[in-house]
Amino acid sequence: MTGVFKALSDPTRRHVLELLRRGPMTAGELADHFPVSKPTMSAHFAALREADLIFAKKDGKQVVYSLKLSVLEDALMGFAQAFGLGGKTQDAPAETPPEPPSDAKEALPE
Amino acid sequence: MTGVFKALSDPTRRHVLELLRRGPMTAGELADHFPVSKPTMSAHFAALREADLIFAKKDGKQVVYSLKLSVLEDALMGFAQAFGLGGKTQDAPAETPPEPPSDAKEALPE
DNA sequence: ACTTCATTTAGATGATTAGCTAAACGTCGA
DNA sequence: TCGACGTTTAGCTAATCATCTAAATGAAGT
Repeated sequence: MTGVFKALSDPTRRHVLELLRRGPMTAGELADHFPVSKPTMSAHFAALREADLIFAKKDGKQVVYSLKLSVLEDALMGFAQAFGLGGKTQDAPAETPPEPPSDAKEALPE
Repeated sequence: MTGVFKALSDPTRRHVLELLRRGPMTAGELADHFPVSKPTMSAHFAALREADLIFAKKDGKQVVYSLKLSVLEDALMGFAQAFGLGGKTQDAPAETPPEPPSDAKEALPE
């Protein structure tokens, strides 16, 4: 979860995801959209790969990246729903906020 | 937008938001839930304030923090909807992805 | 085999981040 | 005004991050 949000915290990476929404693209095509060096883009791709938000497939000389929409959805929607956001599966209009999990000096998930 | 995702990229800060979901809490109460120093917590509060995700109200000796749910919703849902996620306002099942805004060396929002 | 094109790795730098302790600040109540 | 309490600021450290240039890798094409 932290990995996803960290990946999303960079504008360049968010933009890459948006480009990928239209379909798979090669690393070079993607890089052409940004005023940074290829190695820098490669690092951004790596961050997105590590967050499992994209996946890479080698095709001859090129590397084709594709969006993993389901992972994005799980992270975003999962978190949103914990707050009763997101339209669908909201568990309560939150006037009486959902069962407070007993906590004190609790462990951090992740 | 970047600010929100950056704020969300830290587990401690996400946890603070979740605690705040149940209602306003003082900085001290919140801090009691985490094994870090008060100054460190204060920095986390500042990050959340800067992202406009919480708001602070002084009440005598204490500072009471409240969640700004609407800001969280706008950021999360706004981004999700750009991908056709989120149940409600999806604009297309995305077989033919939405109008690609003509771009090349485009400016990064934020 | 050599060249060329696409991408990644190596290695460096400056900025930012999360964490700490210790000190300062601000607001109450006595 | 003083002391106590809760919070923030100062100043530090170690780690991570975004970026660069230069070089290495890998796969075609000739």
